[in-house]
Amino acid sequence: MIIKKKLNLKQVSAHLGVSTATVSNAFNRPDQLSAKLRERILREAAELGYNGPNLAARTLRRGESEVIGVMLLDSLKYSLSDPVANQLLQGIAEVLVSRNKHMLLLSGNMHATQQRGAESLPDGFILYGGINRESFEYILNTGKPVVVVDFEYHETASVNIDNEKGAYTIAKHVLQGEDVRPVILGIRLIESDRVCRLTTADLELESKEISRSRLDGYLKAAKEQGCDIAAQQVWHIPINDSEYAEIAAREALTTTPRPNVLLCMSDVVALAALRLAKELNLRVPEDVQITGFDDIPESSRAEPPLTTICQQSIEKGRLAARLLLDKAPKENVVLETRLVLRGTTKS
Amino acid sequence: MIIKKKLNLKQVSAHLGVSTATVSNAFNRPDQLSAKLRERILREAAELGYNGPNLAARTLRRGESEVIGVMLLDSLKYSLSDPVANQLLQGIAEVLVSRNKHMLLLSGNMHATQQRGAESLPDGFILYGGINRESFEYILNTGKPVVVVDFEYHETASVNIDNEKGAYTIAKHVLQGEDVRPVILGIRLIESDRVCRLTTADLELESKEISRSRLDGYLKAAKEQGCDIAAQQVWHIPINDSEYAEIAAREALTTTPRPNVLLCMSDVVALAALRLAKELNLRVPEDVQITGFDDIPESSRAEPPLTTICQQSIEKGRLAARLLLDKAPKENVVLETRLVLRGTTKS
DNA sequence: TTGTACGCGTTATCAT
DNA sequence: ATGATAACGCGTACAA
Repeated sequence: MIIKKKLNLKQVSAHLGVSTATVSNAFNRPDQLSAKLRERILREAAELGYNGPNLAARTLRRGESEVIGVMLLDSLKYSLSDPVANQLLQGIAEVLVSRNKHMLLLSGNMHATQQRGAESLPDGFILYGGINRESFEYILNTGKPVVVVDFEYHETASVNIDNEKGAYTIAKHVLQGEDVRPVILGIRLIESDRVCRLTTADLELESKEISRSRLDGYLKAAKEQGCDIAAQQVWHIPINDSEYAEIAAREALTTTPRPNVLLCMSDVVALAALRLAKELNLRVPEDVQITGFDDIPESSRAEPPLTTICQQSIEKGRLAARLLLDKAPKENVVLETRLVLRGTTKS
Repeated sequence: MIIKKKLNLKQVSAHLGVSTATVSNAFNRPDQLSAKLRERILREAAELGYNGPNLAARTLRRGESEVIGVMLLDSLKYSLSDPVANQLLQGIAEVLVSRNKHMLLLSGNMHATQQRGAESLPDGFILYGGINRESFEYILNTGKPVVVVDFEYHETASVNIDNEKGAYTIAKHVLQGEDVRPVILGIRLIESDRVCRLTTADLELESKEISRSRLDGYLKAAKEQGCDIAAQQVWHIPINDSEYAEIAAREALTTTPRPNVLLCMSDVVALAALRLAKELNLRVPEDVQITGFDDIPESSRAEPPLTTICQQSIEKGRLAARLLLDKAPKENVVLETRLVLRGTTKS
């Protein structure tokens, strides 16, 4: 006989002829009753169709939900599709699951009023990227543990990489040769939502955005190699997406004189540029060298495989989750990046 | 002045000199009080650092959490990395966000005892793939609305594609020519966790798994074209992953006589096979034709781009979410697939 | 080892 | 239009 209406702990205890406390203990505190009784309770509860304590009630009572909130920049849909965010999520998921935590996805571009208080449930948060100010303060205001990723904030733990150094390293390497004519394909450098080149004034803007750090790294290396890059040689791409990247790459590769080095701020952009270069019958790396940033899985499978900076995105996720669960008060971790030389550069 | 300890609705009402009911109404039922008072309450609450009703308490009281649980086959980490699952999630996320729902990720390979009752929170579930029996019944037992994807279950709504038809269509197309020597690179056809060929006995097994449906489609088309495929020409790959796929592709492409058609059960497998074929200096499609299944984004970017069956994974996700939210009682949707001819087949 | 009873923060009903 | 109050289902101190 199947009872349709969900039952609760109290009803179960009544059925079994024990108290609610005993049933609760059977689920939460094995040491508080005999193993035999515990087993009987669990078994009979299952037979009755009771799945264990209700999470909302338990959370309310204990003040802990075993749920971790992960808030992503932009829309959830976009973040899911972005290879870097995706790898980060993989790392987070791996650790959370191993610790029996659940993962609540929150989108960072919702207005606070729409959040409907979902931030009150999780025991802690991982915030990825430049969450909008409003949501960010919302979360901080909960007073719960927070770890931010790819973002500096002095009051919480964080996981970052040294973007400037990574960009500097790869640019320094590829700009070694004689007669290099580099351009930069950058992401989110200014507020515009269309592909365009920067102006000199744009270059002056101060910002802690990661794309700005990468830009600084490129420019510094270029200066050191004696081939300054003007604002006109820097493209702005509004989002890290193949289609936008292709537009920028096309503009860059069809200007005269044609650049022979493309410094791309992400692998997604670099791979789009690579495809376009081939479409234009340019040889890579002979006619044009291309560098990426991130080292996403697809990069090693391209033809030729992409020279890039490896940032260990999965590891970043793992680390962020561990920092959060181990409540490292406010540790600021900076992961190493690594130059990965493959086929899109001459050396 | 910042108050550290989180406050609750009652404290806020005390601060403001109104009742708890009024504050609650300010958040949930605008029509129950004057606009002026409501505005004052919301503003002052925010100033006090109150973020709105606690989700656990609200859920307990209302019996609704605004959270939707998404349970994925296998480990969460793996599912996130799989392009098809990933696209499905994108579609789900898009719809859920647009309806102000939150998304709780659950992994399908946890033992029920580890679930810690997380299934009691969501208002409904989307189940993807062949969830393990135990978790599946656990979820059904909650009595909450469920939509299953890529999986048939007569008591719930479902979203599926016709796998057999898709496989049949693409096989029929590619096996037209003279002198075709096909092999099948299949996924999860038997229980083994290593790459191997099937035996005749394996072919007999009945199963509702999607890979079995695809196999049936291939075999039917082959038979019709007069080129039967023996069990020895069918490879089993334990998981949909490049590395395993490469092993199978290598075995297949180094047998004599060399097959000239590779029917791959997923694009991930097909793309791995394509890379390997090129590594072996085989021309695609002249020496060997390759077909995929799924149509993941990377497939159109490969060289040559992959001929495959498009199943609209994102749309599947959207549909599943809508079915769930609109509480379509037990609608069983079958989405159309489409043959996408590109460069890895001769026509 | 087991049971009693209170409170976690909220919302809905009913009364004012 | 606003306020008082009783649940929602559970966990735990404390008593037995």
